[in-house]
Parts: sequence; structure tokens; C-alpha cells
Amino acid sequence: MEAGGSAEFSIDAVAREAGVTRMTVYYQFGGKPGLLEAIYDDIAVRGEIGERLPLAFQQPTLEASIDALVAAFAYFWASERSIIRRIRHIGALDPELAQSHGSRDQRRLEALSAVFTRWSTGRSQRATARAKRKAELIYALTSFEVYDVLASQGRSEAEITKDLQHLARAAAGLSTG
Amino acid sequence: MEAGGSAEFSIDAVAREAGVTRMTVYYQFGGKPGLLEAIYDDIAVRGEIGERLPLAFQQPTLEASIDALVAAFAYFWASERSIIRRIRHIGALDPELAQSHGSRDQRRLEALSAVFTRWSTGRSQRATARAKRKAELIYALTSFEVYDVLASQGRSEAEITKDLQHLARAAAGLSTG
DNA sequence: GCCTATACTATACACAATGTATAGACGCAA
DNA sequence: TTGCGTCTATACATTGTGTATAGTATAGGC
Repeated sequence: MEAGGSAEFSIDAVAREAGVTRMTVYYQFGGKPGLLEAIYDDIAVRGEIGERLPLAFQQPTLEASIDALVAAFAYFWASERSIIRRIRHIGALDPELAQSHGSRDQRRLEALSAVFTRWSTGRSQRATARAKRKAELIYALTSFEVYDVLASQGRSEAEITKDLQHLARAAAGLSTG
Repeated sequence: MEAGGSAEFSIDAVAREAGVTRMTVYYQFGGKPGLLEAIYDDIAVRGEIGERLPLAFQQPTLEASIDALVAAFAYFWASERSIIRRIRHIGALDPELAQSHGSRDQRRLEALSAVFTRWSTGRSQRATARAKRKAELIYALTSFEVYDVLASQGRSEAEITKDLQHLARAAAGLSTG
């Protein structure tokens, strides 16, 4: 019953839906990991994360940057929520995929850290550590998992974005607007 | 390669490790869903969630209740983090398991809601809606997924608990301590 | 026209994992 | 002793992955 387990993400099912042979999928993507990677890449493009993230850097204040970051990721996760969820769950169980997903998330964390270092006040070790801690908290708040949990309760993307911006600003130690 | 996929959670592997036949596992647990349910139940008992949750209700203030709730769940998730993660990922991909995990989470949300209604000031619709929204946010913050994301960054249980209490109080609209 | 690379198909096989069926062994308690 | 609950042994059907291999179709360069 790995049919139910993989939840229609079997290579056979994908091939059938695409109107091609299973062998074609192997030819094009090498296997399941490659296939899921390709799907994820496609979602990333359509989720406009590449366009929206740079905008967060150009905001005039840290608060505006945080709001833009949260909104960009919320839009991204919302774009193909159920597919992203499935890919992440499958990826977490497959060592090969877990690695590449891990490096994706790592890049996300680095992007967030870059924002914080930009507005970081001091250069002391404590200031750096504080910035790192804040970035990690915002990273957690902008993770797919958090978005998914909130969306599962019937909240709209707009509501979730607003709540997460509220929390992210709190994490950054700012006023709660 | 569902061997790698199931990541040593195959019935065969479990049976071998337990020094028992595969058939015995089927006899005792019915199949994979039943097995994972039993494991989850066992973790819940050892995670002392049954003892710690009621304590949260007995706190003198909402703030203390929230702190106790966050601490109770952090302790629970930390108790068997890697196993819980695997079970939840597998469960999310299996319709049969997804349902029972969903009802577990539902009970968690109800427990949180109960805390908020206890301290809810008004009885108006808006007050009720506000309490519900807060409970849902705290629910998200106390989810395993959030804990796991933070723990993946090398944070200790104590650090995570502290940060999440900070965020949870912010979500409740209290002072950030 | 010919050749070649690319994309895809058709079969076939080995392997792992789930799940079902069935018959039997073992111990223990009424 | 008889019956029941627990567990084993064996066999089988099914589904999914992954690999190998031979073959088809088509478009582009020569």
C-alpha cells in the first residue's frame, strides 16, 4: 500500500497523468528525487519568490523588510500548498531529497540573515549573536510548516500574513504595530 | 528504494529489531498505521504530556498558563524528536494516519482554546473570535513543526522554550517580558 | 538522401515492502 | 485435556522502484 503512502506521487501515476511512459520520466528526471526537485523548482519560479525576495531588501526600514519577507513567503507557500506539503513530507523521509531540501532552506536562512546584518546596529559578538537568533526565529516563522499549520485552520493567506508579520516583528523586538 | 524512503520504519525492520516475526507485528498492531499509532501513544505517555498539560490550567495568570503550555509541549516534542518527526511525515502521507493525527492535533487545539476561554474577558462575538484566533496562533507556535525547525538550528530545548514563550505572549497580545 | 542525436516507447527483470491467507507450534489456565 | 491467546512459518498477490536493453520517430546538419 505504498500507493496510498506516496499519495498519487508514484512515478507511475505521474507518468500516466502526463500521458507518457514511466521510462520517459526516468529518462527526463533520473528518478523520483530528480522529479520532485524539478517540480519544486517549477513551483519556486511560479511562486515568484525570485522576484519578491529582492524587494524585501530594498525596503526603507527593518520593519518593512520583515513585512515584505513574510508576505513573499506566504505568497509562495500559498501558491501550491498541497503539492509543496507532499513534496516536503516525501523529501523529509528520503535521505537524498532531505539534503537538497536542506540546502534550499539554508539559502532561505542566509537571505534572512542578510537582511538582519544590514540593519544590525553593533559589530560586537553579542550583537551578531542577537541578529543570528532573530534571523533564526523569523526563519522558523516564515517556514512552510508554520504557514501550513495556520492555513489548515481555514485562515486565508491575508490573515496568516498579517498574524505572522505581527509575530515576526515581535521576534525582532520591535513594536507590535 | 522504499527502504530508504521509509527510513528504517519498515515493518520488517521493526520486527527484526524487536526480535520477532513480521507476522507478529501484523497480529499485534494490524498493520503499519496501527503500529505507528501505538508508538505515538507510547511517546505521549513517556513525554508526560498528560501530567504537564493540566498544570497549565492551574496557573494563576494567563501569562503563566501560556508559559506552562509552551514548556509542556517543548518537553514533549524534545523527548523523542526524530521519531516524532518521522511518524508525522509518514502520517501526513498516509490518509489513514493523517486522520488520526488530525484528531490528536484537534484535541491539542481544544485544550489551548479552553485556556483562553477561561481568561476571556468578554462574551461578545468579537471577544470569542479574538480568543479563537489567539488560540490558533499559540497552537501553531506549539506545534511540533515549529519546534523541529528551531531545534534543527542547534538550539537547545531551553532556548527554544524561552523564545516560543516570548512569541506566544506576543501572540496573546501581552507584554513581551 | 543519409546520418546522428534526441526524445520517447516497449518489455523484461530484480528487488523491496505491504498485506492476506492458512496451518501449525507452544504455553497456560479453566 | 481441551481450548484460547500468542506467536511462527510459509506462501502468495500486489504495488512501487530502479535498471537494462532494444527499438521507433523525428528533426537538423552534412
